Amino acid sequence: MTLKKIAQAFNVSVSTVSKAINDSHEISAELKSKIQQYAKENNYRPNKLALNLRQKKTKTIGVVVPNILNYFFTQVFSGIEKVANDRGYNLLSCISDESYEKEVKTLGFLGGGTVDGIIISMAEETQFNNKLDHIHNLLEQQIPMVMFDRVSHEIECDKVVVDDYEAGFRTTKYLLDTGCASIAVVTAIDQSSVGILRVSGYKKALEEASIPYNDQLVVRLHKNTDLELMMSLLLSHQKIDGIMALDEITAVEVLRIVKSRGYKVPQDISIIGFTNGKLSHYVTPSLTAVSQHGTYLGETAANILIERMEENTVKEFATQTIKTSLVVRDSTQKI
Amino acid sequence: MTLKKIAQAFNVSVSTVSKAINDSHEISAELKSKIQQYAKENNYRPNKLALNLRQKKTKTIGVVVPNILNYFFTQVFSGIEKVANDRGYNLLSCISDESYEKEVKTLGFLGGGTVDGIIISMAEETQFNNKLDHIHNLLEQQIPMVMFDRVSHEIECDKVVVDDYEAGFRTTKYLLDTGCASIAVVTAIDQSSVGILRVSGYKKALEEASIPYNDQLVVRLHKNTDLELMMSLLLSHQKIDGIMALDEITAVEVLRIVKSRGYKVPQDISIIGFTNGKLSHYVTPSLTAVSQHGTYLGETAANILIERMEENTVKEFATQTIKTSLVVRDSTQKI
DNA sequence: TCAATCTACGAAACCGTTTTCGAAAAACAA
DNA sequence: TTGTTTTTCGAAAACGGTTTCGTAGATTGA
Repeated sequence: MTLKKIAQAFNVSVSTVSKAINDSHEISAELKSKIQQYAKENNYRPNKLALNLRQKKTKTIGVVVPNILNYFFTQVFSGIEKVANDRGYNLLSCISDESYEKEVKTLGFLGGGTVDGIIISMAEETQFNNKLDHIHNLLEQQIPMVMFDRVSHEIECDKVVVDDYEAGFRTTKYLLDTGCASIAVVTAIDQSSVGILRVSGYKKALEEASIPYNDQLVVRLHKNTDLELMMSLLLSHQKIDGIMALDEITAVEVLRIVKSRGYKVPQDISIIGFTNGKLSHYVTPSLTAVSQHGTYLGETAANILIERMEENTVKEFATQTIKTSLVVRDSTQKI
Repeated sequence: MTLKKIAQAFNVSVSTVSKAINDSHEISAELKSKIQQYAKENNYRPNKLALNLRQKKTKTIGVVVPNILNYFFTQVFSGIEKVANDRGYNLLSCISDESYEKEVKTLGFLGGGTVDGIIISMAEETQFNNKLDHIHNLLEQQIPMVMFDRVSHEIECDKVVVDDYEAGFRTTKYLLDTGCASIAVVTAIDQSSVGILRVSGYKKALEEASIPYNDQLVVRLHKNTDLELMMSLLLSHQKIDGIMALDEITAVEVLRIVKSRGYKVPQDISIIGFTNGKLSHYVTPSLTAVSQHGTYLGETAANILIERMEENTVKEFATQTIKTSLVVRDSTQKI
């Protein structure tokens, strides 16, 4: 069913049909209702591609996340979806899988009019290698973009970030306040901006407490590294009474390993994880965790992007910081 | 940057530029290289909308899932994404949020040329009310579709389902085999096809074991029902030694409540959940769970859809069933 | 009655691309 | 030289809509 087909059926012009269907006053009531009825009966739907091409917009937002099985990103995605939906936009979602190559491919696809705007969190590989050409290319096409969480200050666009430095600082401080003296960090994201910031906050807190920083206490996990082994080394060589894990899965794994080695949590060792997801809630003991308010972050990012897309005046790029909060549960001692 | 702009710059026609960029032999090597270089320098990207309109395909698959925060659907999504990506397709993803209205809206958007094919799992509300007009409308537009998990036999299309009846049967049987005699079911999805099938399997297993079915043992959760209260009623009025929970969150909640009321798991009560996600793995005691192999299911669905989209011959619609498997952990007694 | 205004429709441009076909110019063959 | 083939490019149609503008005929006003 196209306008042309309908036009032929009534022996009128395409423009007449278009106007009739759009309820234009230029068409007589009689003809209009006949055409409208015919269109409904044959369940005519205007072709979106043609429309988009004509109006030069798609009402679609491209979302690029590194990993959908990570609860934080799922939450962000959910927040974006909510706002986008409310404001009449649709989502074209892509997963970069933490791979630079896939991110390049994805952004290439999103360019060229496919979407009206983009929300992206960089792949860890991209951040580590700091290759940003593909992102710059996109921006040259004048397409509105907002980066979140894993951002780069070399890119000029709107950003929404979590206050990771502050979070790292406060988390460490909280552990100190509960009586911990020797705090380790376990990170699976030491090549991404957020991981680095959190460790910086950790160092700052130690410094303020006049505790010398010991790099041996920072366990860095990469693909295929054996967490069990690393923890074994850590625990047998160092006296540890607090652990900050930089993502939820790692936190839960650390908890499992620590428990299996006979330590009591939190009596012997306190544990705090990042990302306040279902796992932290249901694990035993339940995990004290840093909430990044993923859903709210996603909503914020979507709102900023849509404002940017719909406004005509040029506003300066801004970076909004989402405050984290510590959800205290049973894996840390009472103050 | 459009072909027209480039054409003006070189004072040639649009068609010449198009051919030059596509490396056609019709254009002289000299002019070709000049145009190609110019295009690269100004980082020209062909407009996707125009291309799609012209070729009448978008290389995009629409995915509609009821709920992205559910691990099973996340897994399926991940599987779809993998295959789609490998085979050169992109994903336009929509969340129906278990709402009929939103599903209608979403499908309306996906029709009309936006995507080449659709993968969908129905919202619970849609299944319950059995309103299928919006789906029939879509199919009338000749757009290939595959339904998964929450399907309707009234719709003629390819389907990928989990063997829920069998799973319900075998799960119950397993509990019986481990010595359970009074098995309850807790379901938050009793209005969806999969929930109903699982309960049917449960009944069948009881029947085979000559245990009379007792409807009081089936706890049905809806929005805003207080699980804590329901469990309290169940446990105080009935002697229960086994519980089958039809989704992961419910299983974990049930575990928590049962534990908090002083029962030992699995000594006093065994628990089996559906969906083998991270939660089941990390919870204490770890949960025996039915794996629906979500990722594989997603891959299968994507492959079927792409075959359907790319083939010209008309094949009959088929329903593929994914076998479940029971992942035995610590919330059930040893056989 | 004549001009001005309305009504109701059609022609054509446009969005950005591909592709078919036609044709001028150049190269080649006899 | 003349006919034939290549090479190289442009015109135009097509995809499916929207929208501006033009206009024939009907209606209105004085």
